This record gives sequence, C-alpha cells and structure tokens, in this order.
Amino acid sequence: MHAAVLRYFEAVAEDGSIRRASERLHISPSAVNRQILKIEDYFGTPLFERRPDGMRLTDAGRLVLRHAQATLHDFTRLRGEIDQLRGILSGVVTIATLDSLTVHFLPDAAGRFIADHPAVQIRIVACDPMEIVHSLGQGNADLGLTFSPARQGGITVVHDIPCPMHAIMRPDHALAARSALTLEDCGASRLLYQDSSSSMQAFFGPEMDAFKRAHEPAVVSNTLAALKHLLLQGAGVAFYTRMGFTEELASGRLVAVPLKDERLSRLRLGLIAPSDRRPTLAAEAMTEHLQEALVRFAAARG
Amino acid sequence: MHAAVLRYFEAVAEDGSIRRASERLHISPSAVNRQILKIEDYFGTPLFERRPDGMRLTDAGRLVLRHAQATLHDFTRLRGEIDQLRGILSGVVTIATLDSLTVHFLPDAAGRFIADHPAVQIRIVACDPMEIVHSLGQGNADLGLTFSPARQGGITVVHDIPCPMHAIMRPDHALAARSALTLEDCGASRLLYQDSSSSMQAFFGPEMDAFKRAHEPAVVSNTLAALKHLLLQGAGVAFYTRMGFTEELASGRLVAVPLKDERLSRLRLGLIAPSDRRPTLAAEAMTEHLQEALVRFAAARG
DNA sequence: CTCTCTCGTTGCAAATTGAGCAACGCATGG
DNA sequence: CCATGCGTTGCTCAATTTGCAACGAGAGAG
Repeated sequence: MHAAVLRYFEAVAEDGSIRRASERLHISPSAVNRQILKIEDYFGTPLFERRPDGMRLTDAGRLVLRHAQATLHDFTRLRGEIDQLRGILSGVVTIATLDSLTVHFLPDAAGRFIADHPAVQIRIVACDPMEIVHSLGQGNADLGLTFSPARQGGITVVHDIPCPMHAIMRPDHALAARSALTLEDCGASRLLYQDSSSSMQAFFGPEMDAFKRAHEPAVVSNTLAALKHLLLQGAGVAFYTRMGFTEELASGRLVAVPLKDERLSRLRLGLIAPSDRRPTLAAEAMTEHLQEALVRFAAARG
Repeated sequence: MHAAVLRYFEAVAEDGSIRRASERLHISPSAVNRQILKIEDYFGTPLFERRPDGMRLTDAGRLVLRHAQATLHDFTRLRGEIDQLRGILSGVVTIATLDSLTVHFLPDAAGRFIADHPAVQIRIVACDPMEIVHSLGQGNADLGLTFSPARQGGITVVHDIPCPMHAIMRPDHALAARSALTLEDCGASRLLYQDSSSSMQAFFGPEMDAFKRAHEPAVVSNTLAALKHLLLQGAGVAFYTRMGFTEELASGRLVAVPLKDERLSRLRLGLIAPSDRRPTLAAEAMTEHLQEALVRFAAARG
C-alpha cells in the first residue's frame, strides 16, 4: 500500500550505503538511487551526505527517516488491527534477548503463545545486552529481555524479576558444596567466560570487570551452548544466571552457587519495551504473556 | 513521496462516493476505484460498504482511514520541519473561527503573522461554533476560535479570555444610555439575530434560547456584515460580543451595552486546538501568535 | 411498469513510472 | 598504479497507473 521509497530510504539510512541496501532489498542499486534522488529533489534538500564510503543522513534526512519509520511501523500495526477484527491476532513479534533465555524460558513461553495465536510469527534474536536496548531503540525489535535497569532513553521496563548471578559448575567440583562464593573464591578454578563485548560492565559492575582482567579464562564463547557443554564435562566454572540451566540444575547435573558480590546478587532480569512508539497488538499480547511467564518463573524460584 | 492511494482513500471516505472524490482529485473514477479495490484485495477485507448511493466505511475501513490521515498529516508536518531547517516557517494553517472575528481581530493578527512568516499560507474559515469543534476533530482545521468551554473529546483549550455578550445598537437608540440590560429589556426593540443553527444553545444557555423563541426578530442572517450594516442604519438591537465591532465602537458609531444575564456575561472566547495529533510547526507558531493577540486584546479592554 | 438518474465496476489502449543492466567518474587504500 | 568500494547515468523494457467508454445494478419519479 505504501510507496516503495519508504522501505528504500529506511534501508539506505540503516546500511549507510545504497549498494548494501539494494542487496538486502533485492532491488538494483540504480533503482534505489533514483528513488532517493527523487525525494531529495522533491524536498529541495539533500537528505544524505555523499561520502566516499557511502551515505550518511543529513539533519533533514533524519527527519524523513523518522517519518518513514513511523509510517511503516504504524502500517504493520494497522494490519494487525484489521486481522484482529476478524478475531485473529497476527503479525510478527521480534524479541531481542539474552542468549541464556533462548535455551528454555523463551522457547517455552513462545510455544505456549503460538498455541493460542497461530497467526503470530515470533522472531527470537539473541544478542549482547547492550545490543538489545539498541535494537529496541532502532525499531529492530518489539520487545527485549535483558538485565535491568537498562538506563536508556526511549525504553521502559515493563517488569523485572530478581535474577542473581551464580557460579555454575558440576556437582563434583571443589566449590560445589559451598552455599555462597565470592568472585575471588573462584579465582583458583578454571574459568569459562561469556564473550563480553566490554559493554557488560554497565550491568555487572567494575568488580566483575576487574576479576575478568585478573584471571585468564580457559575458554571464552559468545554462545551459552558451548560453555554449557564444557561445564557438563567438568571443564570449570562459569558465571551465569540460573535461567539458562533450568533443566541441568533440576536434574542435578549442574549446580549453581550464588555469588556474594552485592551487585551481581542483586541483578534483575527485565522485560523492556520501546516507550516512544505504540506497540503492535501482537507485541502487546506477547508483552503481557512474557510478563506472566516472568512472574510465574520468579514465584517458582521463591 | 507517498502512494496516491492514501489521498484517494481519504477523499472517498470523506465524500462517501468514488465519483465525487474523483472529481475533487481531478482523477478519473475508474483509477480511484481500482486503487480502492486493490487495497481491499491486499487486506482481504472490504473497506467500504457498497450502497446504492455511494460508499460507506466498514470497521476495517475506518482503521485504514485513520492510518492514511495520520500518515498524510505527519507528512505535511515533515515538510514544515524540513523547511524550518532552512530557517523558514512554511505550510498551511487553517483556522476555523466565529464570523465576528473575521472582521478585525483575525485579519489583523494574521497580517502581522505573515509579515514574519511569508512562506506560511493562512486559511480563515468562518463557521458555526459547533462546526468549529467538529472541523478540528475531523482534521479540516488546525486551530479554532470559538466560545469556551468547548466540551468535546480530542479538543484542548489553549487559552481563553472573557468575552461577554452585549446588546449592540446605535448611540441614538432608546437603550443606548443604559449601563446594563437584561434580555427582557430588549424585548420591546426591533431585534437582529445571528442565524443560529440551534446549536448555539450549548453556548448561550436556555435563557437566550427561550428569549429568541419568544421574540420574533426583524432580520436574521448568518453573516455579521449584514447585521452590522443594519445596526448602523439604526434598524434595531443585536446580541454580539464586542469583537466584531471594534472599529465602530471605538469611533462611537455603535455602542455595546453589557447584558446582565449570568451566563452571557461570563462567556469566554477560546483558542482551541486538537489534542490527539501533533500540530504542524506553522500551526504551533500561529497558536502562540494568536494566544498573544488574545492576551493583548483582553488587556486592552481591561 | 418504464424511464432516468446515480452509483461502482470492467476492457482496452495510452501514458507514466519503475526496474535492471552496463558503464562511468571518483575517492580510497594497498 | 591498480584494485575496490562508492554513487550516478543512459538506455531498454516491463509493470503499473490512468483515461475513456461502456456495462449492470439499484432507487426514485411519472
């Protein structure tokens, strides 16, 4: 229904390049370029700054981008609303989440959701904590699950639950019997680290940061699966919340010992949503669903 | 920049007919029709109900209309914003107003405004008080000047000033020397009425309504100019605020005697704006300008 | 009842718009 | 100096949109 130029413009602005955008859009670069030139001519102002390495938005371009995004977003909401008139909830809900929640919590919650709403498509995107807030701000995701508080403009924390950091290890590990641990207690063990793109410090605090710099890890990975496999082999200790290990902890194949560190033990998991645009109906329903799931999860753990 | 179907759809929804809309759009009916059919096919739902006398929106159609209007409105705002980046305020500001303000107050204020902002086009539309709120609600006007309080959803009163009703007459009229009058005092004189489409009762109260039914007027008109001409000829008494007679009152060619009636003497003139959509930059500037003009006017009269 | 008016709709041809391809000019980095 | 990325442009062709004329359906008047 809407002019193609809206999607073109958005893509070019995001990718910072006509050629890259055209690839993503499956449209020739010349076609995309012409549309951009056309609306620049219409407005009588350059909307992009031509640089040797691509296109960069001008101030006017930023205004146009905002309008294009708002229009397109409102349009997907419209489609959802019309579908709802026929009694079905539809649309795409994109959830940006911590890696650890993709193991059990989110697929479980998503499964129950699509049972009720078969016309809704759910996209689960695992990414770094900082990337999550960023995705929401950019409009790349409808919903986020990350450590709270996420201090950032344009974001509201819908709900959050305690989610303390633990030291995860096999039951036969030397530290497994302890009721609580400091970071330093773990310094002598072999360590498995989440590949933190430095941004984690904002959530975990300087102590964790200092500890990681002081103690070289045995393995680093950006996927939970890899570390979990190693943990089950007894390769060492990893710092994680319990959320990625619900099954292993329940069956006793792994144990989680709480950390005494003030900040790490007070960590909270937050369900966050963009505050500057109206969510789609599907996103709204999913928000509510996830909030209930969080409440239930927190209640189950005391 | 935007797809033509947005304008087509809006026009058809407003006019309730493809043929009428196509005329206004200077587009053949078949072209308009095809666009409508196309998006109905896209959504998989009829957006209009086909009646023998034209098209009527369905529930789904109403949603689409809202989206189309929001998009188009936001787009005109965008153009204004981009123009402002170049340092010029531009756009069209439509002001729905009481007839009496089109004589002196509004043209005076508008004249000063366009001196500062030559790229802004001002449309002054005189209409009935009730029509004013309605125009704002429908998006046909950016700003309204009417009697306050205007109780209606989606409307906010930006500013209002006292604007008591007076009996207007020539200085040589029998009642001209009185310092105040009741409605009944005027019952014996020849009367000139504003052609009230019954809706005025909401503003003027039942007393005025009862009086008008009890006392037949000599002349009725929906334009102030006609009554003013008659008043200057000494044809009788009319009930108006002072705003439409500033020059005649200043020069002494007419006099205004306040009315004692509680409600009529407490009448206020309000500058109103739609509260459910963001005004364009031009409309915003005009709002501020008119507010200042109102303040100055009220101050000048004590 | 028929005649007439309005309405939305459709077939078809013309006009406009959009897309793809290949090539060009230009700046950057090895 | 060459290779590589970028945006841009001429050209051709396909897709979309438009206008014109005609059709069929429903409502109201005589």
